[in-house]
Amino acid sequence: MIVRTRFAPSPTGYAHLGFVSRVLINYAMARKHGGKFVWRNEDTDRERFVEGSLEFNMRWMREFGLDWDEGPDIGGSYAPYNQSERLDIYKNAAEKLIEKGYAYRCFCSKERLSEMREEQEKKKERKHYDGLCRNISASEIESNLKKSIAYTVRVKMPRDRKIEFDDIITRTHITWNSNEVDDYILLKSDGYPTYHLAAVVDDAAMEISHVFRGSEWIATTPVHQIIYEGLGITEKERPGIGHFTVILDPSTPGKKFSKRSSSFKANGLVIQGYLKPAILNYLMLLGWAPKDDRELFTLKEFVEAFDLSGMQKANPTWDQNKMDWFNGIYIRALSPDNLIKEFTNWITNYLFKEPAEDVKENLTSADLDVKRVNELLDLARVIKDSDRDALKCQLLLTQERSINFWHTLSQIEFFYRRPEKIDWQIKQLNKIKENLEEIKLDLISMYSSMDDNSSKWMHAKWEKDIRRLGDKYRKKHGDIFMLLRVSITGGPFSPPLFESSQILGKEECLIRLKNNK
RNA sequence: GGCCCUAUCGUCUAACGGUUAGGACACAUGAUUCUCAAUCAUGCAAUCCGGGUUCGAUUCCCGGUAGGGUCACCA
Repeated sequence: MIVRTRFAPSPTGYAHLGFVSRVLINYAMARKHGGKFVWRNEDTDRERFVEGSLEFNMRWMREFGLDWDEGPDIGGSYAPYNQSERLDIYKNAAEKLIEKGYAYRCFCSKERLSEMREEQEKKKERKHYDGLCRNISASEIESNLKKSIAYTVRVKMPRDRKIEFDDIITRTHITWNSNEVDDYILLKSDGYPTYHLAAVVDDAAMEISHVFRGSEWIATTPVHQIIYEGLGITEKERPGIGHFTVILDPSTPGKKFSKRSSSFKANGLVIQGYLKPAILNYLMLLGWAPKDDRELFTLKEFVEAFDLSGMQKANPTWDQNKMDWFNGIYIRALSPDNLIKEFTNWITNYLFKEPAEDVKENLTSADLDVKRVNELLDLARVIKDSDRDALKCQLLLTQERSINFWHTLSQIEFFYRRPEKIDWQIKQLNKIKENLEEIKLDLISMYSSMDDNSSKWMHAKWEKDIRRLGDKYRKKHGDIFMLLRVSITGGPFSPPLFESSQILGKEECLIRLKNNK
């Protein structure tokens, strides 16, 4: 069997990470078996169409390295891949279903339908179509058509039948009593198909072998089975069907991410400076598990290791800690050249090219207000055109202490901006509070005596001099380092001081030591 | 509410009926260290509840509970 999987989103919104993870599985399944991965554009809802969403979604899947073999943008032998261009196909299928008694025309008005639902609601009955048009006579249909009364086509769910299918993701056998399944609309009165008709027809026409889709489709799978049957597609010819779990938002336990959750948008974490392979890696393990304890996978390795039996059945909760951990691993694994490449690429291609709204929403947080975010964005602008060699040294110093590049940015800020408004009351300086100024003078004279060319400084000598100062004041050596740190970097946390001083240079270090009294 | 699905440390998960229930993140402690990290070591921590089946149940069955999905001329 040739494996053909598909991803079939509607252009009604922007891709989020759940979307990425679903594409990932479809992609892996096709690639693993040397098959084809198809992108089908389900643009049958004209009212909800969101301009630009298809382009955004496609662009971001490619950003993540998830490419497809056939699709609306690149064509393929099963074209067209926009459902709006396949209307005749669906109409013919609907006719065929009517002929064979698997569907019928429904002339009920929207008003009648909503009244009926209200009534059912009142009586606390199950909400469903009452089947009024199921058995209207041929002559009545004829006259309705003549009067051009608008109609929809509904599936004629059989009575008293057991309908079943095997879910290849959750590995469960699911059965329904057909009496409990509604006569869903297949063709809308505007001539456009609903998902149920269009997806079934296209999956068959495009020879899709495996359908992986969201769990929201489980309930309508019996409808799809009946459509297959009506279209004369045998069980053997139908694709395997599996349903995904949904990723839950830890801030609202048990609930999925809302569309408004900006960091969940496909570009969100990238804007924050997470590496795409790290995001993918975390996504892989959120919903799928390997046979062993392995956790690190490149996309290629994932494809190789992928196996349907590792798919999870319960909804996973997003864990930002683990995401951060993965990203740290990937940042630390970067070679010096790749580190600077990734970092500058982040600034130029994401920080300043993604929609300003997305950038703002993703970077502001509880402890970063808009003003502060703008300061850092200004810094990024400066760094973009600054000296590459210096930047490389700075990044190497922060590499093993960075969660993401946005974090890196604030860590290297002191290289570009003299600290202002230093808080000398912090607890890290408690033990040398009284001698602060004296020690600072000694540090100034120490730095003054060092070579004008900071690349000639010797680490051992520098460190020995500082320790000597500690002895002189009978303070812990670490306290002297801390004072130097606060003076030069503006805060109690920083990259290693010797290297930082070297990058800043003698003159700048002295200015900082003399300032900030 | 009807129908359907799911249920192992706080989180992600492993354990073809037999394990001291394993790993990872997080957390805690220690080592290292000029801070923060990184790294290494150690520790804390779970089979939703109740019945069966079985010599033996995390695993199979039934019931309960909890969570999720769905009940549109949306996908």
